[in-house]
Amino acid sequence: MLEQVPQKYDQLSIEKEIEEFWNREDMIHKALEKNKGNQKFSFLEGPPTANGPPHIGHAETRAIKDLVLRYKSMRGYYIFPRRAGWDCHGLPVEIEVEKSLGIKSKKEIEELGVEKFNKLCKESVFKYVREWETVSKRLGFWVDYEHAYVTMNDEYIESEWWALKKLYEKGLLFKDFRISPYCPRCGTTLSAHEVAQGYKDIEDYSIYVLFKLKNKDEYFLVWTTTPWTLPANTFLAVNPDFDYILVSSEGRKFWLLEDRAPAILKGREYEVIDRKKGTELRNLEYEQLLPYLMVRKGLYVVTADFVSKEDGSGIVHIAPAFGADDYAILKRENGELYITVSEDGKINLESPWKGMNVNEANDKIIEFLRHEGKLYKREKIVHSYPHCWRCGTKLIYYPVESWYIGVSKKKDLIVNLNKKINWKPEHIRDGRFGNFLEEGKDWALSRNRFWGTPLPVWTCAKGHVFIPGSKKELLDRALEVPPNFELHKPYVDNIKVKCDQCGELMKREPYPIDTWFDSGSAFYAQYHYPFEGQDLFRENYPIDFISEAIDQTRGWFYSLHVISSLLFENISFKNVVVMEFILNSKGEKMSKSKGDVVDPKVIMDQIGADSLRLFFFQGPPWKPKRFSNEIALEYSRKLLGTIYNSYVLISTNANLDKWEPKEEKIINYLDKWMDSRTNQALINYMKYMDDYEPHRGLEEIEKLVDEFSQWYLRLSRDRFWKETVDEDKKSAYFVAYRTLDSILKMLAPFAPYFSEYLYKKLTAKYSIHMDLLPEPAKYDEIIVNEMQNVRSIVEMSRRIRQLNGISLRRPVREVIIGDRSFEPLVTKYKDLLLKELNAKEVKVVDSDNYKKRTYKLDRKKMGKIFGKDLQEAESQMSNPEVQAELDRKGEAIILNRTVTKSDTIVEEGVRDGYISDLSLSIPIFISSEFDRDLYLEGLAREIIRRVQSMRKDLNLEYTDKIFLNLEGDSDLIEAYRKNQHVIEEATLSIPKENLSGYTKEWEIDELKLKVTIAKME
RNA sequence: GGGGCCGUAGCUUAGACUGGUUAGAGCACCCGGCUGAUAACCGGGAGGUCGCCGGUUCAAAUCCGGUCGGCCCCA
Repeated sequence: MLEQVPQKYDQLSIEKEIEEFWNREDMIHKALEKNKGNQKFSFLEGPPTANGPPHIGHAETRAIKDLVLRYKSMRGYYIFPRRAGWDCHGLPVEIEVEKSLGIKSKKEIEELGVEKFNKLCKESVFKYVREWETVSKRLGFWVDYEHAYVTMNDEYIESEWWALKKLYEKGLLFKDFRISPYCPRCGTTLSAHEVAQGYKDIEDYSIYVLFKLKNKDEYFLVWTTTPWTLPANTFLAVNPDFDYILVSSEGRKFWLLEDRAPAILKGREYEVIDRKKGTELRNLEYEQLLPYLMVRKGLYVVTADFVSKEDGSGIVHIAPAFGADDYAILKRENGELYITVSEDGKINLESPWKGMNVNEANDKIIEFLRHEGKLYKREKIVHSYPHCWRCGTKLIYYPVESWYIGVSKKKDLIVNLNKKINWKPEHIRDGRFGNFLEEGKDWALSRNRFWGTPLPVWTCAKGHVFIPGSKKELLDRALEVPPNFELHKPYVDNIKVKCDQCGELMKREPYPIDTWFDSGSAFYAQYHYPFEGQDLFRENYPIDFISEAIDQTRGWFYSLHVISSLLFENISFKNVVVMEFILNSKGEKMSKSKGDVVDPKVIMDQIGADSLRLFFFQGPPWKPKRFSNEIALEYSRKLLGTIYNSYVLISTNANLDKWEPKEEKIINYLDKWMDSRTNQALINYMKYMDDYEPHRGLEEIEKLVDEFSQWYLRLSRDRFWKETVDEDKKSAYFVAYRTLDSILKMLAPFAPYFSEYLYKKLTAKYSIHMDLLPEPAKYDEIIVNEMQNVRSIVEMSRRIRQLNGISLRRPVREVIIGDRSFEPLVTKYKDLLLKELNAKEVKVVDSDNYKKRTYKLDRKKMGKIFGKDLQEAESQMSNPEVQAELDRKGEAIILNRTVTKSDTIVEEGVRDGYISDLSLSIPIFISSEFDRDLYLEGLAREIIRRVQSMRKDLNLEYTDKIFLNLEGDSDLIEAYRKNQHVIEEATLSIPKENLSGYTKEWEIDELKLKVTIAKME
């Protein structure tokens, strides 16, 4: 028996039933154990920070990860590792805690005490973990939650320390300045994210000043919006490729970018007296603008590509301490860094401005320059400038010490290794990711915060460095170990070490490190490698599959790749699926402020987890998708509802016949076709799934379901109705059963609840997720193509009938297939075709007999030959004489060229007495002349349909018999008499005069018909 | 400011790498048909300046340049 299901498909109650079943059976554990010992497929979870509830984007990445893992699992792979992971450190966590404490600054945290603060961070990390797990499990994301890796554990951190020491030994970990956005009031640097929050349009002075060349009566015209940096000027930069001119204007001679001259010198008289490429200005020395700083190396012109034509004068003032580009030039020129502003934002250089804050100094310096006659021009500009998001102070760029990972030194390795990764979509590899790698920027690792993996670097006053590569290495050298010691601030800070070179006391560099280093270490640190798990690491490196959203390009994907490249000189992941974002129904990003953020938990309660999953899997994962419940439901209801209905049909009939699932001999051509078609779909499906193109895999399922339901089952219905259970019927049951089995297994990774539910009903087996996909058998390609053609012929014929107003109910005398190659097909499928076409005869005849021909130039071919004359040639072609000549002789002369049939495209017309559609790929001709008998037979079918519809009105059982009386036009009465037997059989009726009962009047092709029926008691 | 992706019917989208005869689906709408699986299905209709401008070409949704708009990453 096939277990009966309710007539009505209800996804939510299905999911409820299955969820209980999975929980009861602890199915996640069973899934983790499945295929153990088989070939492995390894997975790495990009650890989320669980300090807020998951949103729909998280649901999407988890759905796609689960999809791939379930699929691989159904192919027999042992999925390992398959663990959850949690990212624990970092600013987001700190900010959550700050919020809960109602504090805002580092100072307040220090007052509270770092030990207490970090303890609160640690507790807050898992605040939402339970909710994450609930939502993930509800979605069907099956990974090991119990053994999740956690980036704040000492073991995990110790692995990172090992890695950092390795990097140091390779010369890839070093200290340098970083020019970073800095709030002088709060005394803190800001992250990019914080900076982005604080952009405001403000009005500033921008000034043009004159730098005098050494030993020459010429000047450089230089533009800046930050006059306070001018005392620290060290270089001037020009673009080597641009043209610069020396102009004489109002008694002074100065250099500027030629392209900017019209804008800057507008309204002034000037004369160009010299012109040079930027590169020719290189190394020219100039006099210091504000002579207060002792510059040992500098005060000459350098070249730089970043100098643009957009604004300014094309000659850029370089103050290395206060700009990232500026600092890069200093490094290149091997200059010295002078910091003319102290950390509180006040000028500390011995000068008239000492002690002023930078804003105040701006005005005073402008004033000073004007006085000195060095100010050429001053104007107001409005520009977008970053401010501190906490206190609103204008940010400055300021040098802070930072530890770096030397990415630039290994750029080539990193870039080349990237080529080995299979990116989905491919363009990320060379585009967004590849371009970023090409920049080869060193990775600023240290952070001026509290809650993070501590940088394992101890230094002494003489600059010697000690880097412990393990906890033990540190504790062995520690002069004293604080109680409750763990690898976090403040405990590590309190450990003092004696320098083994000079004996001085060493102190830890106080920084925690970038959390991206934590998550990017997951591929080795999750095993506590190399202290433990050496085999685990070796066996599962590189990881087979990861997937995250596109924002991780410069985040997790980057940190994994860099760390792996530098430590092991290999890739850390082989395949990566990069997801785009989910947008709201209007195509906008969902945001809290708009209030349109959707909660995946709520959605799943409304439409079901499978519906949500199926929504994600429509179309490539790497395209943004607009979400609404309606869009999601529309799709899932169509696909799942059709499968469900199919099951209802099969199970109802099979149970009536007491058929038990077992292998039967496949004897019917329809069954053979369905079986082959299934295998074909299975092969395509696996190809796409293996290629990480799940949306194409899903399309294969859709197509198969459609053919199964709308063709196979529809045509097989008659076979199911038959009273006897013969070989043919068994064959049908078996194939229907097996096809459904395959469909459900293909569907299982996409819609795990639904497929589990129907699979259990269908097969009475334990769980679809414990089973494997069927190995596709070789399929009969011929039969698949044949049936495709049969379907095409049937569909095309319907179209022809429709276009010519001939209802399918009217039988036609004959259908002609005008292509000899269909001869075997028509012979083989004649019965099916006659029935579906409602024709008395179907024949294959050379279509020549039914065609008229029109020749048109083959543009693809002849366009090259006629060129501009193509249009003229085409108009000559339309001449009937030319047409006749081509038809007769096979060639004609057009514009002095011989055009043969092979140069043309032939269009065909239809012979009288037949109808066709010239545009169809198969030539089909349907006779359009009807004799009396055909006409009456058609009317008889019209009558049957009316009677059936009336039976339905009366809610009759389909075995109920009726009396029938017809009155009306003579044609109809004649049609009834001539086809009485057929009508009676179809409608289970017996004629009766003067019948009283249910009466309805109809009009059939302008003929009137009055039908009366009454149930026979 | 730099980089990436995208823009095709009211909506969701295929096609673009490799230019070619009528730009293909699904939903919704209208007309017709089929039907004891039926909130299903089949056929047809209406609906498209393929974001816009320019270039290459006999021919551009497709290639090239520019531009506008959306989204994202970075500065």
